[in-house]
Formats: sequence, structure tokens, C-alpha cells
Amino acid sequence: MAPRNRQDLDAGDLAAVLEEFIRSFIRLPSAERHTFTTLSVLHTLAGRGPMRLTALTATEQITQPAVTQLVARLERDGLVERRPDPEDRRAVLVQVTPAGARIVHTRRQDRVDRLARLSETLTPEERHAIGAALPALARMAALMDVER
Amino acid sequence: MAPRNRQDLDAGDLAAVLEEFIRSFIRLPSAERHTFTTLSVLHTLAGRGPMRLTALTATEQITQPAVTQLVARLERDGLVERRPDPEDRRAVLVQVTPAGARIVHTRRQDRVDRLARLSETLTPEERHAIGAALPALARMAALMDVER
DNA sequence: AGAGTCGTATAAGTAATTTATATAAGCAAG
DNA sequence: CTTGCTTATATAAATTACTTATACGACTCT
Repeated sequence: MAPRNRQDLDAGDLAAVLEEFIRSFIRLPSAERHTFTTLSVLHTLAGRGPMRLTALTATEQITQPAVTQLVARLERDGLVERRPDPEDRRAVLVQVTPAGARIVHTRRQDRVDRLARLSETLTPEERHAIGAALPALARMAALMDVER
Repeated sequence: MAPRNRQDLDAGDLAAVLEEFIRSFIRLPSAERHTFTTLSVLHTLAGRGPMRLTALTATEQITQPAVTQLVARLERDGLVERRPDPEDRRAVLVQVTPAGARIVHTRRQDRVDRLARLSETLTPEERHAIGAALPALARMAALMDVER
């Protein structure tokens, strides 16, 4: 951790920190028996609202047939619903059901709880520093989503 | 994004921001054809140094036989090496080869490049805010790793 | 030395994903 | 309006990755 001066933001340092968080987040209990991809799809749908299969293919880094089958499994388990896209009769819109949303919400809450607990061990200055950076981080994250 | 006051760190906001980054990070090109789990193992080994299979089982959320097989694949592809643990003749130590390290490094560099590019679109104040929060975030991430 | 545990491996079955291909709906031009 | 190209999803077959169950050698303790 060695930014050249206090004005500078070292992208390497930021990447390293994010990597650590990612590692820890991904390995959360996830009591439910779902694969990483499954959870990712649920999470994407919960965050973005109804999507076409094609859109999911793009965001999830798996092939289109894999999405079709994954959604079929999720539907079988009552976690998502499919309905025809009124705008294009070839397309299907997938959306989370309340049961699916509940899974996402539980996982999210686990993470929030964990972060809240950890933040209590930080100094007030540290908490303040992170709090002050959140709007900028949020904007950055949003930008990431846009480009590509 | 609504912290109650500037002193407060809202864990929900932090979790939300991290989620966004995670989503974007995970879906990086990853040109190479490796599963998420495979990349995660490589990354863990690169970051932590040689580890036992058992240790990987704990960090990767998969069963022990799955780790054995995964490591066998990685070894076949020349990305990791196994060697006996001098301390315990039952155990095996797994470590990344230069080829494995290169994959990790490339992915990391992609992320750094992307973050660097994005940070140029931020205001100096935003960059400063993030830079100032990095040490605290790093400490928090390190703590996450420890507790369970 | 025997009983119990630990670290890894193997086997067999199942789940998830891939490639290749099909079908049906939209779309553009003539 | 119909022929040909493209888009959105589905299906089939093969492959890859993972799981449960079990085995086996190495440590540990007494």
C-alpha cells in the first residue's frame, strides 16, 4: 500500500483491496445449495429487474444454452418466472419470484451484517474515510458497468 | 446512498458498492478458458503461496475430492505443481508455476488497467476520497479474512 | 502396538456446461 | 408478400466438473 502522494489514487492498491473483499464475499456460507453461477444470475435479476436470456448470457459469462438450462432449473425450483416479452415474440423475460428474491436478500443481509460487525473494530477515522469514499466508489462501480 | 451523517459508515452502502465491483470484476474477459473455481484457486495460491489441499478445500467452498481433481487438472495444464510437504508425509503442497502466475497476473493487470482508466474520469476530489479510504478498506478486508 | 484421526486419492454417479444444430420470429430488399 | 439473413431461444449429445461414499497410508495418543 504505497500511493505516491495523498492526491493520487493507485489503481493497483484499489484492485488489491477489492480482490480481498471479493474473496471473502464469495465464500460466504450461502447455506442454500446453489452454484456460484446460479446465485450470480439470481443476484443480477434481483438487481436489474426482468431480463432476456440473451442479456443474461452477456452478463454471466456462460453460453446461451447454459443460460436456457440454468433458467429452467431456477424455474423448476420456483426461484424465477419466465413470461413472453410483449415487445418481441421470440424473446422471453426472466424475473425473480419472491422466493428467489428472498435468497438474494438473505445473502446480501449476511454481507451487510458482516461488514457492520467489522466496521465496529475500525477507528472512527477509518470509518469516516470509508464513508467519505463511498459516493465516489459507487460512481466508479456504475461506470464500470457501462463501459463494455 | 444515504449515510446518516458524514461520520457514519453505512455497511449497506458499502456492501452495495462492493457488489457492483464484484459483478464487473468477475465478468472480465478472462480470455483463457478456465472456470471460475479454477481461477479462484490459482488466485488464492498466487496470493498465499504454497498450500495444502485441505487448506484449499476450506477456502474454495468445494469438497475435498473436487479439490484433488481440480489440482490434477491444473497440474496437467502446467499451471500448478505438487510436492510433498516435508513436515507431514500425508500432505501435499500445491504451488503455482510461472505459467499459472502469469494467468493470475494478466487478469490482475486487466483489472488494474480498467480501474486506472475509470479513475481518470473521476474528479480529483473523488480520487482523493478513495485514495484516503484505501488503508482502512485494506485493514477491513484483512479482518474479514481472519474471522471465519 | 492398537485405535482413532487426518490428508489425500479413487470410484461411481449426478449436475452443469459446452458445441452443434434446429426452430420460429423479426427484418430488409426487391 | 416472399426470399434470404439475422436474432432469440431451444434441444441433443458429448464433455467437464462436482458430489457422495469409501479406501488407505501417515500421524497421534496411550
